[in-house]
Amino acid sequence: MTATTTAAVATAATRARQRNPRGEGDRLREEIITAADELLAETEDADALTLRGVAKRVGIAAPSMYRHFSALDHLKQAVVDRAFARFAATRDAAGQEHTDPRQALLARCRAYCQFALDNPGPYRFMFSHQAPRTPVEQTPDGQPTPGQATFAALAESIRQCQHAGLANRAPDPAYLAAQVWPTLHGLVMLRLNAPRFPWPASLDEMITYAVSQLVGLTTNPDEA
Amino acid sequence: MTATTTAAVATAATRARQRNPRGEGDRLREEIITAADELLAETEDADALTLRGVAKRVGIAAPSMYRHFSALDHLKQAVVDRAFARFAATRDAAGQEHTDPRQALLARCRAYCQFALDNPGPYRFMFSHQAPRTPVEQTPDGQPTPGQATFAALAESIRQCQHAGLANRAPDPAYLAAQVWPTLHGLVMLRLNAPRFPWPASLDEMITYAVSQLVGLTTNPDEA
DNA sequence: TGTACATCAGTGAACGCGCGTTCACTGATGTAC
DNA sequence: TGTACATCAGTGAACGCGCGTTCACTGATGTAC
Repeated sequence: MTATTTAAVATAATRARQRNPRGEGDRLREEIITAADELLAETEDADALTLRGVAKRVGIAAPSMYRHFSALDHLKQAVVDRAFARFAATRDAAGQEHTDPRQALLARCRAYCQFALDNPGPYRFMFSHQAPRTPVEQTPDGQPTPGQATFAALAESIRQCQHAGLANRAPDPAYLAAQVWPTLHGLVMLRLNAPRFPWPASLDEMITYAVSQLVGLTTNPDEA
Repeated sequence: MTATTTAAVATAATRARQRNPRGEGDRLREEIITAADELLAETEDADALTLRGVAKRVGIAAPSMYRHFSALDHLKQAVVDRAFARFAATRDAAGQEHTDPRQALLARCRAYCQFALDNPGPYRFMFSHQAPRTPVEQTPDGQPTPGQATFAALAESIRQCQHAGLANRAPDPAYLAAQVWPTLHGLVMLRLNAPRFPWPASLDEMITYAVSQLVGLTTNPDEA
């Protein structure tokens, strides 16, 4: 390969960039978040999310970041927020594919885990202590977070199972959701971080068992 | 304060050190692991485990590390191994305090979570993908790991509940242990990483519920 | 229609910092003769 | 009993690297007169 054209030098990592037209400088902000997201997805390591690393991937000088993010943490928060929106949409879509409340609940849970397996970098970062704020946590100003909505959706999915007489009524839906969520988190984190552990069954099988037991689903809906 | 004695200059972070006697250079190896352990406990951040940082805390020059650890990962592995030994001892001790198999199982599980809450830095690091090898994983050479022994101890604790007719017999103990462990991991990791989430109950209460449901304990042993 | 000017979207060079790693060394101490 | 020597337990200075952050700047473009 001969490098006759200088424009062709740009690689995927450092694209040739054209400055945005006047008044549309905010486009760069979106490009930066996208680049950070990709970096996190590829490296699976939140430590790779550096100001200079992201700038290089976008194809801008490092100081150009400061026009859009006054601190690295603000960029990280934006990355978490965007990833969480994708995550929530995936789960909601999966739940809505089923009319049977049990199937809907299990589909939600499977979608939760599948997202984590498919996006280990973003998932790990979202729920790590390195994230500026985990999406489910209360903000200092008391604003509702996107995570609270999806947590409520999980609780609602459980409530519908109870309402249809397909699950135990004993603990209330919010309590059960607070049990199911950590179980899914644990199952998926250990699959990601200890892949060489001799797991006795497939992840899907273990999700079905755990959720069924925790919520007290009446019969195994896999047979349906 | 007047600095009349130079020896008094040494702080907790950078102690005055006397070189080890001839033939006992290996003592430094233990000091290094201890310092790394303390650093991890205090900062709660595996990124603080740097060669220079540990050397500074021990009170030695950075290159002195190389006599004992040819790479930073070897030090990290030693830290994980030592922390895991403490962790396993804590759980075994907790389980042996009870004769009732249900109480013994629940005590083990509570001890698991309590260790994590008390040692967030080491716990997070042990089960993170940053650890050179998670203690429960198979080694490439097929050697048994300390984690396999404690996993087996959890399975045995469950088996005794089944044997005494206090738990469902259906899934075998190893399968149930592989369900209980990730649930505990998830419960405790989210408590650590999302402390501002509005948890509906105490951790102990949620452990009892989750383990009881997953293993199918016959009655609530908290009443005993 | 022409031109001066303000605004906008970025840049290039430089700063000090901590990092892992290398190299040649120092100085105490046990041991062989 | 004295001394030369080998070994051991470290050290000090230096390397190049990537990091976040700062500063004064450049050059294109819309707008007011």
